[in-house]
Amino acid sequence: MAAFQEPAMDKRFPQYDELDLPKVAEEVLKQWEAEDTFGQSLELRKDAPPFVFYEGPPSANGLPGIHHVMARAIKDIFCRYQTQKGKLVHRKAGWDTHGLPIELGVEKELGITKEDIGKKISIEEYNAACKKAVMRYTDVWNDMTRRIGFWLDLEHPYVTYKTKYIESVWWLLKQLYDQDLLYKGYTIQPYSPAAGTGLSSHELNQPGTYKPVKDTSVVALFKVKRDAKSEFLFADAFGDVFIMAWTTTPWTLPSNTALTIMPSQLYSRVKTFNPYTGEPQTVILAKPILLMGRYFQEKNNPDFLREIARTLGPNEPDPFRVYDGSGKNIPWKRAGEYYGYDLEGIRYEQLLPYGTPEGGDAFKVIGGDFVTTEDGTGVVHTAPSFGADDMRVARQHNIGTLTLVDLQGRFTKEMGEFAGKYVKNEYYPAGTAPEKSVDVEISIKLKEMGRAFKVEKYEHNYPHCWRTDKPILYYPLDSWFVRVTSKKDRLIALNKTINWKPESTGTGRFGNWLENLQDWNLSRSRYWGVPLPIWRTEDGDEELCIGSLKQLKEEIARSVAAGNMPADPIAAFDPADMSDANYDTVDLHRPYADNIVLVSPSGKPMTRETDLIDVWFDSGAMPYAQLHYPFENEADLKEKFPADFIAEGVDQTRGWFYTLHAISTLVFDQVAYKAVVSNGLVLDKNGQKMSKRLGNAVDPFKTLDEYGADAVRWYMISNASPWDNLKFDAEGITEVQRKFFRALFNTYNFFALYANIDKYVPPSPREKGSGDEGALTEMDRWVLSRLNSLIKLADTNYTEYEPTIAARAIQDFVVEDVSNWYVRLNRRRFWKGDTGTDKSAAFQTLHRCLEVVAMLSAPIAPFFTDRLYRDLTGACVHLSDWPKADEKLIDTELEERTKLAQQLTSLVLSIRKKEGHRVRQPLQRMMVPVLDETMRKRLSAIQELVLNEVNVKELVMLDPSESKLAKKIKPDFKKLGARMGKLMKSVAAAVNGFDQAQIAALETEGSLQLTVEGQEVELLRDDVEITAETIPGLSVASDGQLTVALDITLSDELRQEGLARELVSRIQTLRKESGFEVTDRIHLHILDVGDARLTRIVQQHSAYILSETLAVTPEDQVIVSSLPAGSPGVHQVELDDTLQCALSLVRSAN
RNA sequence: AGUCCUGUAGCUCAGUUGGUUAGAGCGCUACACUGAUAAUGUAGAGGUCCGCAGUUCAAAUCUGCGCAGGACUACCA
Repeated sequence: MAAFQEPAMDKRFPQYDELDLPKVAEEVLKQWEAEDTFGQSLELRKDAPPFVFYEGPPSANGLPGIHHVMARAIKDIFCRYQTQKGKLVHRKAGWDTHGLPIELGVEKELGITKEDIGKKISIEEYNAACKKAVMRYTDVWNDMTRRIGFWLDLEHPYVTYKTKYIESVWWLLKQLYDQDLLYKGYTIQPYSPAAGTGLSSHELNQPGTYKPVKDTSVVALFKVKRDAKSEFLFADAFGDVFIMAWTTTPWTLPSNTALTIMPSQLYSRVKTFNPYTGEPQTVILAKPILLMGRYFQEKNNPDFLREIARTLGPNEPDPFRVYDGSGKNIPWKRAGEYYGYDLEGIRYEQLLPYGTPEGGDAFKVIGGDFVTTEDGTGVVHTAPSFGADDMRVARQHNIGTLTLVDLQGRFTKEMGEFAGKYVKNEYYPAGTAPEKSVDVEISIKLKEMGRAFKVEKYEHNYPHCWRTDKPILYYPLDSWFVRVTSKKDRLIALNKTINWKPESTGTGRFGNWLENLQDWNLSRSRYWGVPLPIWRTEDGDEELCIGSLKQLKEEIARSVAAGNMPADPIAAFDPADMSDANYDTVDLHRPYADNIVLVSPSGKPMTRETDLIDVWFDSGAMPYAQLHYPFENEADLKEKFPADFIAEGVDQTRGWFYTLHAISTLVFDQVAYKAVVSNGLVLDKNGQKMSKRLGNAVDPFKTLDEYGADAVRWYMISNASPWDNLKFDAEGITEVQRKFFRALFNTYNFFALYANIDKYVPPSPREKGSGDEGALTEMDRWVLSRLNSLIKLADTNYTEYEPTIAARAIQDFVVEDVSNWYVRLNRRRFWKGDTGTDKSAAFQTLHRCLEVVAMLSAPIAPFFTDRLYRDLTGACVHLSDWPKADEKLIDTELEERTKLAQQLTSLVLSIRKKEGHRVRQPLQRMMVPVLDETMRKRLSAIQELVLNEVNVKELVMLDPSESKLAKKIKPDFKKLGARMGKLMKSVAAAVNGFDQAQIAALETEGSLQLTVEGQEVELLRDDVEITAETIPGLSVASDGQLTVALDITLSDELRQEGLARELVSRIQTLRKESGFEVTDRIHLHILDVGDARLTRIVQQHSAYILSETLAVTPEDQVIVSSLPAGSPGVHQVELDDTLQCALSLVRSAN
């Protein structure tokens, strides 16, 4: 063992004047880049088992915000941790380059609208502009990524618009196609007739699109056809039988093809009159609606009227017979009730027979889960063409559709007198709208036909096109779908194997989403995206899905041969050549893909379906497409799929998390990721969402400049769990800097200061564990025990994706255990005495603590900890192996008794404060009642420590059984409650009322009989807690079961000793003020002012005073009759209120 | 509208399987300590544990119904 040596350099451990985290980050970053530390970390683990991470591609056409710092920090933490744990962690960057946000940005920039595409600007030019725009901010993103310390392979990102990437996407689509999981069908989409384009949900979610509007609503009457199925409704019939259904869009009534009811709901049959024609009729509606009185008021119920009549007089006429047909106070009468499922399958007459439905049955009552009794009649008028729910339920029941509105928003020619009219008045050019909207006209027509029950204005929110400001329609458009619903069970089953953080996102938000799964609408009528690789003949009878460029090239060759195309547009491409240069000769975007015409098996030309695919499919394809699978790297996929871990914002739950899961389940029947962390939002400090509009967005670069990435990351992680929303407050970062980083920094600086002075050399790794274990003190072993417990705790929590718990534990350890306890109580060992084994043990212990803390914190604060670790060991922390907890060093008993010492110390200091005795004044005695043997043992072990810390001479243990301590008794509710049950309250009251004699009796007897509420109960010693409360005549404090008494009488000796300490304290302060180094020796002289107290103090304690202040003055020369006049080393000091003196201190020559 | 998250001191957050004095840090006030410390110690002020109802001997904790903030999905007669 050679702990103290001449080092090669002057100062082995660098010391710093101040903590500048941004500067540290900058310097360390340069070092990483110079040394390619990231590359080294991969090289180091190149043969290690992989830990697979996927980077969710951000869209690089927007600037990064502070929330991206959060998301990227989380990703980085677990990748670094796993690297330290010995795994190989590849992290490939990626960019999401397609989609609407990019198109919108480009349109804004070029000052064009969607309609201009293909007219003012060619698709080719448009897409070129998108391609250029999309990587605009990559530099800014890369810069932020580097600055926050996120290790990511930015040199070789996957980019979704690259031909190789698209080829993999096509391959995946082909896999789906071959499994019959891709189909074309109608879907109801938000559509703006004014703009002539479908709208995405993104567009629909623009602010201000939903506006309150007043529409004409109608309760229409659908006439039931009388047949075997409906016969029961005609028993005792009163006129025709109708089903009532409500709509706020009367223009959809001609396109009605079904009525939807709730199968489990009760429906009532009601006899009444038509309000507009006065004809007798029988109607059907949901029973709760009837009872609500929305359409039928109780006062018009004949049963009720007759009842009143009876009380008034005998010969009142039957109101049902004498109804005047005025439409007011229409009598009605209940005539039976049925469940919804009794009504299912009943047929009715078409309400407005303008058109004939296609593709299935029609005019039938069906069951659906979306029907409520909130609005309307409990029966939903179902027009599959104009409602998503309608379409879905119609499909389930094989109901046909009727679309009597064209793409301009006008009624079609079948619509007779309505043909050519716009269904919404807003669609007419300004000033040309008719007085009566078609909604009103249809209502009037229904009234005249006797098919209306009620017509009124209804105010509700309705979406508007954000560009034209006119109401949108829901309209059926041709779309391609992925049949995810056919694999629903598999999706759900596989999801259950995923480790979601937090769990509720997986079971709740994501689980529910899967339970209510709809087929995935892949189609987008856009320009900048992956084209759908499906070619069709004009009649749609023959189609071909292309799954590779090779296949495409072959088909092109056939087509050229058949004379459909003059030449092969990708002639330069060689399918066997995987070079980028080769792939760069091909562009699969529009319009190039559209220009390719293939030939069908029967020889007909086939053109591409013009749709693009949903950009979410691009990102969900990244596990495969980033490798250009299966065309390259086929073997790699085994190692790089599925991911062990991914992380993104919770807003990706139904976005990227879903598309990854869906594609991997459908194509590979596997999960795409084993664990996923979904982080919450970053809000401003008031809990408001950050937005440019509100001006409360935080600039990530400014924040990093000001505080450094380490503090920002530590703050974000330690403040709240990643999945909780973070209220971002810069004050919090300052606090983290002050508390955690400064404590760590100061502790290191303290270590470096004395380690350099003593030329301490830490043991090499090989020597570790064979060094100075024998010389370790109680406190060394304590802090090492805490340290090893911390290693275990941090390890578990990083493994379980709980970084917040790890960060908080590390922070507590550094601030409380190391800085405020271990270093404070042990500092003398570092600067006092010889360089012996005790000192070496202290250095070794502190060194170990700092080194391990650096390793445990490295995932979260990568820059500062690397600097710290390098300063301590010369190596890079990110290339280090995660420390192993040494169970042998974990001593819970030791941790317990140290806790007792800390409590005792705190109590004594509290008494000192109360009594006005500063800690420098020694006191004679403290007394502690001992509750049991364990406590006695603990006290003996820690008494030195406590006495030192609180400056008391002796600790007396009091045996509670023989002492005259006053006791306090408290029931143990948990134990007693279980036994006593209802008597608990009375028993507690009785116990709290015990006097000292009763307590003593219980203690000696072990049990006590009580009579409570007339019942005999037995109280056991274990049912209560008995504590010593006061010690008569002494100053006392207590905390829980622990009580301390302090003897505060001061003898002359104690007083003198106190003054000696005061003197030392003054001299130390002067040393510091004079700018002396801690190692400087001094000459100390004290002027004899003739006060006997002073001379006695100096005589009695001179050895102590001299050694504490590093004075080299001989003991008998301290007191002098005169000080050198005018010397800069002369000072007046005050020891207490009555004692003053003058002294001089001068730096000694050696 | 549905699903999910959050609601505890002025602020940021802990709070075990329900157990009676609900905690910590920051901030504030006062005092002390300081030869590593813009540190620390002690004390004080500060609470309708979002509300209501229920289960229970006992609810911050469990259940139900609401309220507020947030997220996502949907927008439906």
